[in-house]
Amino acid sequence: MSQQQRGRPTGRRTGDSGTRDAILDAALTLFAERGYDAASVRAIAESAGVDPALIRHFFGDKNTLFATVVADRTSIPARLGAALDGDPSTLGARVADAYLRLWEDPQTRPTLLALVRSATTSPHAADMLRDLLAGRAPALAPDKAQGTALAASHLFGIAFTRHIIKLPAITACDHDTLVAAVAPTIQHYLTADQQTASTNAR
Amino acid sequence: MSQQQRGRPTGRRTGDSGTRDAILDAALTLFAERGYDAASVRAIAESAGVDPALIRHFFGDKNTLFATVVADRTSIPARLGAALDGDPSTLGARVADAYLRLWEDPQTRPTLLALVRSATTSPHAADMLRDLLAGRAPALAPDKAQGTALAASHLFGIAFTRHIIKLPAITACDHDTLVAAVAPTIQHYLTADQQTASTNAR
DNA sequence: ATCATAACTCCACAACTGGGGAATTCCACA
DNA sequence: TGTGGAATTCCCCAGTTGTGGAGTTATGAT
Repeated sequence: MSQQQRGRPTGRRTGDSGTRDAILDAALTLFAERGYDAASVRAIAESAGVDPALIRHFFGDKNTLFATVVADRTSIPARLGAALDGDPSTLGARVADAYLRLWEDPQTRPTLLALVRSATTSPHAADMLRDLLAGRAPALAPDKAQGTALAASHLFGIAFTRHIIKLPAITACDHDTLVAAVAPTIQHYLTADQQTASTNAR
Repeated sequence: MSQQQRGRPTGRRTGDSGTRDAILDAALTLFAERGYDAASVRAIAESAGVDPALIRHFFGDKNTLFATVVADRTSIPARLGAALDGDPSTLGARVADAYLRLWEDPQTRPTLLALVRSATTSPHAADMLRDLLAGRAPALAPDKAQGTALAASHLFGIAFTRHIIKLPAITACDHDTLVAAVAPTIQHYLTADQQTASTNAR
């Protein structure tokens, strides 16, 4: 019925209007739920209680909106990096715990979901995910790049079957059980000396 | 310029017109490349050199087109199941090889890609993927459901980072290297006796 | 008091989406 | 020789998409 009030709303100072953040929040949620393509600019705007054109006003582009969302709401590399420091003999457990915990944390899970959902169709998002997965680790141990990648693949696969495919046997157990079940393997991949198949001497 | 010829083309008997298969081929490719939503009926039709309405004529629905594609092109469970039989001491290598080979085979890879790309956004596709991943295995060894699921997650993760994310360290090595690197872990997951964390005695 | 600028809304557009209707042409069988 | 059905086309529709333009109101600095 009644038209929305037009023009700049009263009582908001230049920088602090919460709308920009509201948009980022809504975008994060919708990207997570539907992936990049299916999350429409209009739906994000509506969910943020805002005119679609505002998104263009603030971010210009759907792409840069997505990039901003991922960049702004991501403490992820930091948390992963932190797990790498410490006693090498418990490295596997720490990394597995840190990584899988990111997927349990209601604050970081949407970002990861958004990234994964989008990475499957948008090469741009795939790049971001790759950087995130590769992260600091290879730089720290360039000779163990393959082991690191195997560990990352394993953890990623578990997150995927747990939170996207929802494999019953994986969703059944709780976080700690999962970490404990996987930690030895991760430890092995991260610390084994050889680069190829000669590591069978378990 | 000239309009396409209308009506039934000459020289084709009732059942054998190859167009239906052409549509299925094109659909498989596009679903694999773009996922369910992004692969438009029109694009599939064009890629098959066919009017979009023909798709409706043959399959009625985009959904049943997808279902038909996946159902028709799936020797996958059979091939996976076969790997389970044989010498238990080389089970891990056989399963890893069989599974990862499915992703290298140009005949089966598109199906898997289509399934995975679509599963991230469409719950329906996620169901199909789950059934495929769970497969026969848990029925064979109900007490090792978790280990089986961990193995599946690991292999799935590797396929994902290799063929979708394209992690350099994973795409760098060839199929056999990968299988060899992963087989011991798979073997362990598939044959370990315990269901939880007490398996650390490597 | 003036004025650029930031925050915001409405409208429009061109493209594309999945789906359906109707026409046309041919084949197979009675 | 009819006639029914299969294969194929074109046209249409209502909806949604990302984006751009133009207008409106308040803020903050001058």
